[in-house]
Amino acid sequence: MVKMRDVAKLANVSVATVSRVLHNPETVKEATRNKVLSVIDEVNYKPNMLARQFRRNETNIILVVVPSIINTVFSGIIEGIEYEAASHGYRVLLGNTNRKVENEYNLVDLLKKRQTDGMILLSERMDPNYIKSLSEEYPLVLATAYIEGLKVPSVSIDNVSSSREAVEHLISLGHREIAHITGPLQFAISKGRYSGYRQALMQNNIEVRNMLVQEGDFTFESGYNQMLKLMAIEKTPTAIFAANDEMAMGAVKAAKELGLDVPKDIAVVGFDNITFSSKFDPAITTVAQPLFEMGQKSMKLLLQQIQGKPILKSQYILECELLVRDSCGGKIKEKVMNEEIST
Amino acid sequence: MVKMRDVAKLANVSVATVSRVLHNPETVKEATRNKVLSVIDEVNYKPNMLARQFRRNETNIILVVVPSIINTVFSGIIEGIEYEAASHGYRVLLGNTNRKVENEYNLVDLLKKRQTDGMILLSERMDPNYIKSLSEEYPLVLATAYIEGLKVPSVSIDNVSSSREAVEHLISLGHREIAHITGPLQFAISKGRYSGYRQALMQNNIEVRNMLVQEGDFTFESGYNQMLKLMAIEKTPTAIFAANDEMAMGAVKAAKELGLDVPKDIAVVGFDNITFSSKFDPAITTVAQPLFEMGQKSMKLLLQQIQGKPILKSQYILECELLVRDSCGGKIKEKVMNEEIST
DNA sequence: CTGAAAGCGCTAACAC
DNA sequence: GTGTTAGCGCTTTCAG
Repeated sequence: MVKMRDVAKLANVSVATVSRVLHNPETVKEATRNKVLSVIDEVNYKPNMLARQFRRNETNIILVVVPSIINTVFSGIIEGIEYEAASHGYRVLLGNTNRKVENEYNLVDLLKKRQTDGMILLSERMDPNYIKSLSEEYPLVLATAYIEGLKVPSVSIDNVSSSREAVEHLISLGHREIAHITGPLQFAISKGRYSGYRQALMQNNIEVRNMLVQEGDFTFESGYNQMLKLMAIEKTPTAIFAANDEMAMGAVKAAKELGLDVPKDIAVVGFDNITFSSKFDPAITTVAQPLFEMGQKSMKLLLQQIQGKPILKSQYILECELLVRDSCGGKIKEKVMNEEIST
Repeated sequence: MVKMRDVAKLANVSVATVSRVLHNPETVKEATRNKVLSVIDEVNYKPNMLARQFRRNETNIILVVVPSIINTVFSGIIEGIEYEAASHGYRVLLGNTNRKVENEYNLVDLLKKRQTDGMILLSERMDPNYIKSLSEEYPLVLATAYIEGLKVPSVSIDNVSSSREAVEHLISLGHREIAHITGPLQFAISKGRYSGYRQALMQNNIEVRNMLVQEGDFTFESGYNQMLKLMAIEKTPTAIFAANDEMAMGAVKAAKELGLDVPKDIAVVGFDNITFSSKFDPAITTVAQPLFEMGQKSMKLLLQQIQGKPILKSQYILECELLVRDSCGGKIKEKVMNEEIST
């Protein structure tokens, strides 16, 4: 392994000069610099980053804590983080928690042991106060989860208003009996989406019927099961708002098995815009989160902290977009109307 | 930041002893060890990993080079890698290439600069000879791509025989006019799957009609487009073998739009068993790769190299499984038969 | 069983 | 502009 000392010797300069050529080339006379550079090239010198990192006490690595990367919501955000990180010379270390909070606590050790310069949490399982105290000591950004009242730099969406918009769309299509399949209600995002649902109904003077709200767990299967349950009650809903796309798809499957047509007999709306929601049959109407941008923004916020720049605004809420597709009938209605006109 | 020196002082021992307690506790007298441990606990000492890594010239980080993590094939493998890595005290650094070969070459620098202890390639874009030479100098494993004749440790599946099995299943269902939508034919996996298709036909004395082979690019849209093309030719196929699930789903969409029923009018088989193939309507018959195991095995192979253990066998080919679901009609036929019997 | 001490390769303050 | 040099915190050899 050729090291800086060797380069220095061959170029007849000191190691300090070699180091300067690498970091502050303008402070070295051109002739010297060229000489050094040519030697570096000649012997194919690669600086030992471990030594540099040790000396400077920085790794240029950031940790991303994620429940599972197979979920395209998370991998979408990670792509944004990766992109922004790479363009600033940072690398992404993946911390998969498999949805276990103890793994999250373990990963924090990487920060404390200085193995990463900062951390982005795509999960909200740890104690908020602990997160808060961590944030005071280390660069940290919370993505996807906005913890009310917690002054930790975060990037999120507004689950409440986005859901409200989705449900209002269903109402505008004439639906009054709208059911909601929620996520696990211990999570803030599930609560937020549930609140949006309630707000939309109340704003439109529609009674919130308890029977029409069923708790799922974000899986396809739970969507399927809760849908069967919803269609078994006396006064069945004409529309379903599921707290994520997987459950929406599960609900569609159940509807089909019950001989119902989606959207003609029952409208379905999801949340997340995962990759396959547009490819599902029918294509799922859903709320699209700006995943890539969320990742980018999170990384930018983290960089500001790492570089010790003042953070003017620490909480960012990015806008979602309601994508009206076939599963809610919004589009089909338009088509029908157009056809009627043209007839 | 409390450091080893501080612990040593408080425990009235030397730094060497503290270090021993951490790495070879059995070489320290129990009383001394307990004293040191209690001080470590008391002052909440966390070793500076950067210093340790520098000193030992190892990072306990491995690099995974991946074209895009949004694809569940890759994220599935990564989960396996992550799992195995974590259980041996290693961490996974993510190198997203966005399908650009220059990013791959850049990432190799991390290895050369000793920022990672090894590398797993989930991509096959670099020059094989370069990969070979890298492999001679650094711990490296090739996953998903098996480069014929290249003696680089690798974990892969047998694309040829797996495809052959899938197509033979279609033949066993009575199909003779079977089309194939390939992946980009510059990739070894696409070629392999194409070969399997040809072999199955030839083995069964079925003519390989050129018109029935169309090149896609692994996207849903290409599956859709190639399907439309295939159904426009004179003697249309009765079954489609797509080189991956996304294209198979695109083909199903096209078939539906043409008013065809899948599988009654046309059978479709895919490859990969991505998360949504079982949730698609109809559920896609596909070849399941053991993704998690591939990741695990790759990591194990890499560890062997890092630890300098002799590698008895360097090329592993894991077995795939044909999952017969609704899209090929295999299951439905059985159902119908049972009903006929019971009637 | 324990301590002293020599570095690992690089950076940066200081001196010239 | 360039060289000298003192560490960064830890591991490990060698001596006792």
